Amino acid sequence: MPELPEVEIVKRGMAPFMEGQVISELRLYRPDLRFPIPKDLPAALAGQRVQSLLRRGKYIVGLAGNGRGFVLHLGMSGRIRIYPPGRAHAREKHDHFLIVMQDGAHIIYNDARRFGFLDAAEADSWGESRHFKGMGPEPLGNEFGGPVLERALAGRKSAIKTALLDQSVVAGVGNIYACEALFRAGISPLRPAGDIRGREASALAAAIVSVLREAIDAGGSSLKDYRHTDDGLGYFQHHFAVYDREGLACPGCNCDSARGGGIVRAVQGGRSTFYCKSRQV
DNA sequence: AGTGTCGCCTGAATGC
DNA sequence: TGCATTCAGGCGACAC
Repeated sequence: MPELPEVEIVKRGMAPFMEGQVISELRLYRPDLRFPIPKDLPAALAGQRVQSLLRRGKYIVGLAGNGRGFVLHLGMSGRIRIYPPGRAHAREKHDHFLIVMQDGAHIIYNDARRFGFLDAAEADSWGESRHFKGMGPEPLGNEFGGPVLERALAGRKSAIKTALLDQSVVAGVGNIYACEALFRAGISPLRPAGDIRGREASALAAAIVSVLREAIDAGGSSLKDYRHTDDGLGYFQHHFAVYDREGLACPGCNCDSARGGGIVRAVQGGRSTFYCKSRQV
């Protein structure tokens, strides 16, 4: 389930093969993923040099020299495989499109659940497109911090955990890192979002930044090896303090799971939340 | 505008 | 063993 760190790692893995390189062909194996893929996208990208590859929230954006570009979202199960020039490979189950670079590199999108999507972008206005209009601040950007987060949460009555999943509050945070950041900040996921102010907003903003940065660092260390495997980019081993650790001991305090403490699971908005009742208040 | 619910989709895990 | 059910979840459509 790629969130900001996983998407960042995927983008970093793709960049050396795409940035400054020319796309020979975008080959679609099916006309749609979650949404239809624009019919003119292959023609718009063919023969174009990729000027830049960037990430915004959980999206990857590629911009070409002719002013056109693409937007890629990995959904829940989207993966990218990259084959350097000259390396043979076979099409695999759930491969949905292939980008052939002029130098012979192949970049393949695989997505069992097809919750991901590929869309067209305009280089000079992609930020105003429907995917990005209304998207909240980049948590790893310079402007992000306690005051920005507090403003985004002001007046919201929904639980802070649910609010963090709202991409208009902060971009790129998903279920895993929302849980981890709240744990790190010592804030209960059940608290009303609008109540998180001042010192707590600053602590939460700092926790979001640190948990995302550490995850990127952990993934970055695995990047150097990906060319030697057939594993998709972006799914790396990372240690979580609370996520998917129901019933296990809390790593932040000595609450005893044998006496009803430890990590508990709740459901908010239909999604699992993991937290420590002792440490997160 | 904020909030809550549903559906998309398949594989893994679980239940009988 | 095998078949059926449940669960996972980002996002957009939709209702209120």
